[in-house]
Amino acid sequence: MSRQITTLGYALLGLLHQKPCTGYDLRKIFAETPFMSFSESPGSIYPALRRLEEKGDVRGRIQQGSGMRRRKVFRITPAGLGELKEWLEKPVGRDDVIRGTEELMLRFAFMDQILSRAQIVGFLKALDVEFSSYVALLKEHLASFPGDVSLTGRAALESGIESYQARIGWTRRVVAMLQPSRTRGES
Amino acid sequence: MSRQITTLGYALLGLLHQKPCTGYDLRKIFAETPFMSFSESPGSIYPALRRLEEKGDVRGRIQQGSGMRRRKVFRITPAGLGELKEWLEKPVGRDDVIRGTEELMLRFAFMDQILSRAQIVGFLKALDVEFSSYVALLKEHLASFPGDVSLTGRAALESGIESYQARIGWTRRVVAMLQPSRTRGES
DNA sequence: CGATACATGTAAGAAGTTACATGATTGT
DNA sequence: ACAATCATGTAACTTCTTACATGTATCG
Repeated sequence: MSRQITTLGYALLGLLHQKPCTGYDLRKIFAETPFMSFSESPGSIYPALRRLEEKGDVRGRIQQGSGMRRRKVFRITPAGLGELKEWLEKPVGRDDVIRGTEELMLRFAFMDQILSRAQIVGFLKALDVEFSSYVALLKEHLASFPGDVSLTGRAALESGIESYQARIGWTRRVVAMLQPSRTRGES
Repeated sequence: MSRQITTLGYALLGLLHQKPCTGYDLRKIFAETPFMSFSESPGSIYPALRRLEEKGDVRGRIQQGSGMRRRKVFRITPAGLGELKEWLEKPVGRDDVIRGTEELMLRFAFMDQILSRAQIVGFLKALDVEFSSYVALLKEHLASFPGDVSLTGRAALESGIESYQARIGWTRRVVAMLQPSRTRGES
């Protein structure tokens, strides 16, 4: 039955959790913030909102005042918040890393005010583990890469490795920031 | 008419330029190398190859020997190489950066043996410019980011900035490597 | 002889892109 | 009056995903 929510759907749920919006508001967010690269096209957003509404994860109310355009303000429902939370809590696996860091960072961006600090730290630690093991894999590939075949291919792979290393450094810094220094051994 | 080639199509062209492959070979490349996250599903690759063949950008020949399975080996055609080269030479714009670095790095990976060293250096310098201006934009967004609204949202944005900064450092190093030190002024 | 790897495809469905279509309100 | 912005949607098309379908060769 209820077909699964796409990344765009979760992005909409996350934004609607922050505050109620019209479809147009959401389009503007995608158009103006460089945060995630979703399309601002009405052809993607309005159908996605309709799907979420049919599923019961958001509810839209039409506002019609005098001297005011007709607009439909969407709010997240308890069911929608449940779906969002489930998505945020999903364990981080190798697959998530391979498909790109974008969705992972989107999840992280929405965790505030939904997950506990401990859960957020747990997510970051899982990211660290997965990124690190993926970097190790990429390095293996680099080592077994035929050097003569493609110079730029090698360099591109190196760029990927460095990008993941930057993400690893970031996760550790954020964890340190979220966990107030308990330098001397605790439980 | 001839509908435009997708990213997957260009990836196939690039790989077939390196060496002729069967559809199965290409699937294995996507399955085993962590290089780009394309699906290994036959439902995407075989239709993509057929589209390229109909367009005249690749040609497949059926090999049928005794004690050998029937297989169709695809080669890139001169027309296909032309398309590939055009894609590699396309100027780098802001849009390309917003849509993600993956396609840009894929292009770079295939430039070897197709573009001149000068063109490759030009591409990297264009990347540097675009990444840098994009980082500036992201920093502006970070500055005008309501600090109380979302701690993790801010942190996610910072992660993106750092990731781009790593890419910028990489471009400069590769440029330096490709341009043998002509410290004292030359033509 | 059975499992695994080789090898190629199709079919149904979902989702996104682009373009079209409409209309109200606000600012100049 | 006109343009720009607000505001919502639909339609055609392409592509990708998932699952199904088939069959050969090799290895143990």
